[in-house]
Amino acid sequence: MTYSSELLKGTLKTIVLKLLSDNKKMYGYEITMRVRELTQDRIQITEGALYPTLHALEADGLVRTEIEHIGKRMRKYYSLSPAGKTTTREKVNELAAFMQTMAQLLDLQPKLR
Amino acid sequence: MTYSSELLKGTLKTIVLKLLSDNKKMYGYEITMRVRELTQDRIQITEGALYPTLHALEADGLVRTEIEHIGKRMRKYYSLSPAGKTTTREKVNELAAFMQTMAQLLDLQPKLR
DNA sequence: CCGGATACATTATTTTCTTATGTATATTCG
DNA sequence: CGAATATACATAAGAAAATAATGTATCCGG
Repeated sequence: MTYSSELLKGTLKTIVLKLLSDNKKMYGYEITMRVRELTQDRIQITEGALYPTLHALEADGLVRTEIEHIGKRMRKYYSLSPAGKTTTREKVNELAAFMQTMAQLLDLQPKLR
Repeated sequence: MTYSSELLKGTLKTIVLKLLSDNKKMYGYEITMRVRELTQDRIQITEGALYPTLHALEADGLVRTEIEHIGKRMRKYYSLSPAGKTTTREKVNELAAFMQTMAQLLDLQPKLR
């Protein structure tokens, strides 16, 4: 990562959920590429972090999967369950509030509006 | 913590350094109290996290210590070394940039100005 | 036909916390 | 005045969540 990567800890689930809420369905590789794109390569999600996270979200019932076959290669699409939609809103709000608090603590005069 | 605490991961060192840069010298207990105060109890640093962090900062040469005796009780004051001051600026800037990127990614229309 | 991209996945290790515990002194309040 | 709370340091076991490395396999462009 461009950022000393420990900052990303704890935010990955929220990022994934948010992307899914904006895109109906996405597959793992697509998510890593989209994040790089959206952050101008500043945040790069590694596969070792992403796949376990996706599996955990599925185990928690927050996402559903469907497998698609593109030629001989497979793609596992993830989409939000109803519970996942609720959780996404909560997580995004929580992260926004946290960032606001951090910005204030670090004297960064934030305005999330 | 009020926030699901995994969000705090990776930010503790930066918080401590920033406080020391604003206050010349502080001791551990004081830091925990100050953070609670500044964040209206929303961020609560535990001693189990703080003391190892302070020791690590010292081992890295970023802070200096001096012990003071208040009656029979001791206080270990921490203050930034020259290297610590540089690192503080870097870490705070990095965290600010990270938050900006996150806000953008999560569609929060930030303005850190 | 070969290297880079696409696409899934797991494992060992590391980092960074939490929770629990320990020790001790000082203060407040009924 | 004594008990609870606050002050003040510290460490240790365990958990969480990444990283880095590795593995397998297909697809595509030059």
